[in-house]
Amino acid sequence: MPSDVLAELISDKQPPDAKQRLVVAAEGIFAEKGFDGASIREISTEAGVNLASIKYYFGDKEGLYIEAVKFAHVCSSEGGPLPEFPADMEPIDKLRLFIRGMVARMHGPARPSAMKLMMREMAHPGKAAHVVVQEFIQPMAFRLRAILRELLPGHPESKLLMIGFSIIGQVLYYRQNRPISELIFDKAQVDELGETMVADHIVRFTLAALGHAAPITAESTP
Amino acid sequence: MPSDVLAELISDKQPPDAKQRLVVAAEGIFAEKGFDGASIREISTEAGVNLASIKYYFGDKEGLYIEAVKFAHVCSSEGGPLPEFPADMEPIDKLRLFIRGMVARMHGPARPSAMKLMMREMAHPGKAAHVVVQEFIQPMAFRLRAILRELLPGHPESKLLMIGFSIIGQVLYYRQNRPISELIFDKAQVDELGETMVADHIVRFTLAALGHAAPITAESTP
DNA sequence: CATAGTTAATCAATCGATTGATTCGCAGTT
DNA sequence: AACTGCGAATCAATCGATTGATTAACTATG
Repeated sequence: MPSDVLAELISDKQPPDAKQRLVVAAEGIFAEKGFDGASIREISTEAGVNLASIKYYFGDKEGLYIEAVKFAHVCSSEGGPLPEFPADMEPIDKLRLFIRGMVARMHGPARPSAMKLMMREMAHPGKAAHVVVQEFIQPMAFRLRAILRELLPGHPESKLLMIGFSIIGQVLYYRQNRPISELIFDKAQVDELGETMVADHIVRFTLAALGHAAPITAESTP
Repeated sequence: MPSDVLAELISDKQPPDAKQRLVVAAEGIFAEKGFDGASIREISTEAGVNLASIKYYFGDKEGLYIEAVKFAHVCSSEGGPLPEFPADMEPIDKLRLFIRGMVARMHGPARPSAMKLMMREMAHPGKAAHVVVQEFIQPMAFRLRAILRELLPGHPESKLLMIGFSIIGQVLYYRQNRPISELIFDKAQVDELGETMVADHIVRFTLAALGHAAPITAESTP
């Protein structure tokens, strides 16, 4: 249902209504330049809409920004919510699927700028941070914690929390710090780390740390 | 010797020269609001210096920004460079010390805003990114890779790269995403994760993944 | 005097925000 | 069908404020 609406939003044929065109343009420009760096003039120009329309539809720049973040959230949630696991699935398999799904969602969204904007809001939380957290991050985090509780019964909550951070930290690194990594090492060397390779590595690394897979040793890799 | 200079810079007794006061003020404000969000008026006011001094000393806003980033680098490198390990030390111990040192450097700098500014530049690389990378990140990364090469002989470079990213990703998470974590979970619950607890966890998690420590299980923790 | 440093004042440009007028489509009335 | 009234939507134009940058006059030190 949202998919055709989104397809229409993302497509560049001009005349969906001006409000939606503004949101799409704002999402792209805010993602690229940040809230302060972007100007509502530039946004309205790219949207092919008069400047005053921003006040008309969103009140002010901040209102537009919040709508852009919400749109980014919807965009990056395309392909449905997190998959539901059958209750009888082994927790180890749930964790495996969870990590793979999270990596896929981070690296292959239909709209790259959507994830950019959300990452920007996470790095420097503003007035739209609660939207990203409540509707995007929080469900993931709680689900991960549930899996870890199931996988590691008897662990104190603080331990589960840190293990979860270790997993999310690995996943986020490739999204947040890839440009820096390319400055440190060879760009080619970093770029050859494909999505599946990264996902497989994180799964392996994590499961080994939790004692549910053989540790990573020299002989263990193809 | 940089320490007394720094102490003088950080102290709030007014009259070190105007140039240094500008750098200090700029570092703090840029760290808080970003390049676009900060105004040179606000900076010069906080420094107690005339607005035109910025042009006089740094040419323009960007010149001041770059100097502020360099200053942040010097600040966060206080306490000397990365410790040199004795050549005969076990690689496993080197890795342990490396992680501990990196966590300590991330979380307990003399000047919190210094690390903030560097993280900002890493998240959205600008014209000062190469300074942060070359003088701060790159040495760490190469040293970590050397340790991993020693610890895991025979591994392909791509594997070592990803293992390094898994380690750095964990360390960076607590620095980059703590405010978000506090939004997701209880703030108190997150805040009780002290620096040493985090460092110990990352060491344990990593060594277990690499097969050099017992995996994390329910019975294994105090 | 000469140089280095500092100051207040002001530049043009751009920012976000707002105005009042105008156009469009569609209901209801005659 | 023709006219009317109304709200939604869009437009050009401009508001005051703030931005980064720059000038010229001033002071102080050597």
